[in-house]
Amino acid sequence: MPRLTLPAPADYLLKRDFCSYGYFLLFPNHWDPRRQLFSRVLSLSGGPVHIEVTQPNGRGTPIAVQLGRALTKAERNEAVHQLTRMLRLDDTSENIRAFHSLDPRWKRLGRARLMRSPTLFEDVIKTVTSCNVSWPNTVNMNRRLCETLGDVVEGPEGTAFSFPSAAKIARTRSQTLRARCRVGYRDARIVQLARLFSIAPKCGGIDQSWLEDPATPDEAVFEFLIDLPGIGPYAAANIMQLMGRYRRLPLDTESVRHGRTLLGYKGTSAHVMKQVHRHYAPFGDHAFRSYWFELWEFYESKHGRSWTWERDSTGKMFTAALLSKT
DNA sequence: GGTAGACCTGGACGC
DNA sequence: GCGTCCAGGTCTACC
Repeated sequence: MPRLTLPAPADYLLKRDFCSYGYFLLFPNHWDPRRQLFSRVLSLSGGPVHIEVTQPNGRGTPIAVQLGRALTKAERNEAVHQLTRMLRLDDTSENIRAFHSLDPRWKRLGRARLMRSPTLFEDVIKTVTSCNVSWPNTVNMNRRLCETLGDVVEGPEGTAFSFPSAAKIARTRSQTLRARCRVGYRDARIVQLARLFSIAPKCGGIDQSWLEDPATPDEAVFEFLIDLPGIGPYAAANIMQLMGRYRRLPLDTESVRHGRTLLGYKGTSAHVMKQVHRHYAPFGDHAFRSYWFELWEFYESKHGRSWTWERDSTGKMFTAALLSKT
């Protein structure tokens, strides 16, 4: 079986750093808690490939990737690029030290990295499918998007699907998305986003290199994102944290619950949100990481360490009704 | 600039 | 098992 090996930073721990953000539970990602193995289908220029990712020798040792088929040199580079993005292997130790010096609570556990998708497009669509719905519904939308529009691959444990490409969704009728993927009123917005991602910047498409360039100011990125269909202030801030821009907080009803129950703030939702913003402002460029790891610790206090969670049974763990029972 | 209401799905609840 | 209510962020119309 073809393999790929990725060097890991000295502090990298796959189970902790991969199971660090809710998207690790969304299709086509699959974390196997028993084998401590992450698998999914990656979309490469030569077609889809099923991968299995482990860190056999633990913290700081290389990441082993089992490939479902042989890759060309160009495809290997693409796979490395996508996995590096996804696992945040490129988050520098200076950056992580800066976070830990601002918020030392997470130094002992080594928490700093937040997993994300192999592409910005997948992160954007996952964010849209997480707005204005309960978590189990988000899980279903992503599963149906993959099963309906993704490329099919035979993996070691049966049929697996890729996340659909922007080009594929751009060619799909919005009614199909609504009827078969159950995305509701998000249908046309998802198709519009896919079109913007699948055409060249000079033809009116999204200039991803400008958007992901660290030199582009936060404010410019935010203004650009909230002009996109289906993207409001919450979604834009969430996409920004997925891009590694942690200063702006994506606050939602879950943040209000956190502000009330754990931080002790009182008053209207709008008032609590303002207090939460103020609470994390001292963490500056790392505000979201401080906020998120507090939330994550709360979830783990209820359900055990995230790397023990099963994708197919965690949906109901994150309903508002259950989370409000502190 | 601020606010009300529609959008759509699925879970919770009452019967 | 069925019907009703409600949660959730974005968008538009309106003031």
